[in-house]
Amino acid sequence: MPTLPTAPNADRETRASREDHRALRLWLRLLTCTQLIEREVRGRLRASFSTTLPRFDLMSQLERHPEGLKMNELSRRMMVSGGNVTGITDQLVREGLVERAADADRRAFRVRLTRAGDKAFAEMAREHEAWVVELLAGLSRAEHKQLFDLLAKVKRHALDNAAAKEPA
Amino acid sequence: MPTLPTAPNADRETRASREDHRALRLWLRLLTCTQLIEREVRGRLRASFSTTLPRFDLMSQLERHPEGLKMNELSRRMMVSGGNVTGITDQLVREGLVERAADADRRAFRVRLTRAGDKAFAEMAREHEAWVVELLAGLSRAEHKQLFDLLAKVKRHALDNAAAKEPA
DNA sequence: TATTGTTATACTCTATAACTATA
DNA sequence: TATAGTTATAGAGTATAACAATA
Repeated sequence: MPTLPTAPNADRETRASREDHRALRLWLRLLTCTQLIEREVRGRLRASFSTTLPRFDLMSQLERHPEGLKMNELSRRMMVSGGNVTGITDQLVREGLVERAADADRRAFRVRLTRAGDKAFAEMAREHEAWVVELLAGLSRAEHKQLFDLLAKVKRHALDNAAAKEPA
Repeated sequence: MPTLPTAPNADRETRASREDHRALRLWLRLLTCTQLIEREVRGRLRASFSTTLPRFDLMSQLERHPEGLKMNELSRRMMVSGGNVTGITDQLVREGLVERAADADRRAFRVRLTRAGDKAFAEMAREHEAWVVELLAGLSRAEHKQLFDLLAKVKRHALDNAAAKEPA
């Protein structure tokens, strides 16, 4: 079917289709970039510290909250289900890096880094940052900022979207 | 230790430390954005089509190559190990969406979409694109392009980095 | 009744290494 | 010998749902 007569909305459709593919390509690139970096970081965390990204993430959350976080707060911040947080926390407790401290609400407790955990995390975080700096070194300082700001918009939109889905 | 005398390189270190945190925050934001979108897409693929992202990804690769792809090509493009590709391909073959066609090299074959697979993928791809457009609608057209270009740099740098590690 | 957290279960994806068959 | 692909194994991560204890 070559050269069809141009229907009234053909132009709009063509444009829409192009928009679609642009968004799709953008998404695929975003995914690729993240996977490339994530894979590298995972591998190095395993090789250098025998740990994993979720474990690192959990400890990182605790490091920002020395007073401790409740399980459901961890779950929300890590965007993972409660059962998962229990499992990861159990591991870290067994290794003496994290502890469950009593809370006023006796159903709950506060998960905190132990002193050993704090020390271990500091080491990991230092190296981890160096890796990330290296992996993102393809961008200038100004480009870092641009990317950061653009992703802020993406994030806000995605969060609004998610919020709209649980109207409570 | 308050107000230490300023060592010669304190400034540089401070700057470096700030750079580090900037890169780290950028990485965390990149990860969050991807996870937010990925989670949404995974959920919808499961809910609407009872499929998964890797399965969708594999079919998407085949759709771009109607002549078929060899297993190791799929493995490379999907950035996963060979054993994985075998597993995912097996599933799709069982469901009649994909087929292994003979190749001149009798060790290998070409994996292709079946007619049913092609049809199923077209439907999924259409919806999938609509989701992605919606999820990325927080950005203007110009911002899309900016983000796309910035991510190109990130990707190139990450790939160079990866290539440098396997000197072969 | 609702909430906090745990347990149990199951499934997907993943990598690694050993293996078969062609080249 | 090297390559294409499979198989076997093991482990991480995830979600869901049922459950216990407390609010």
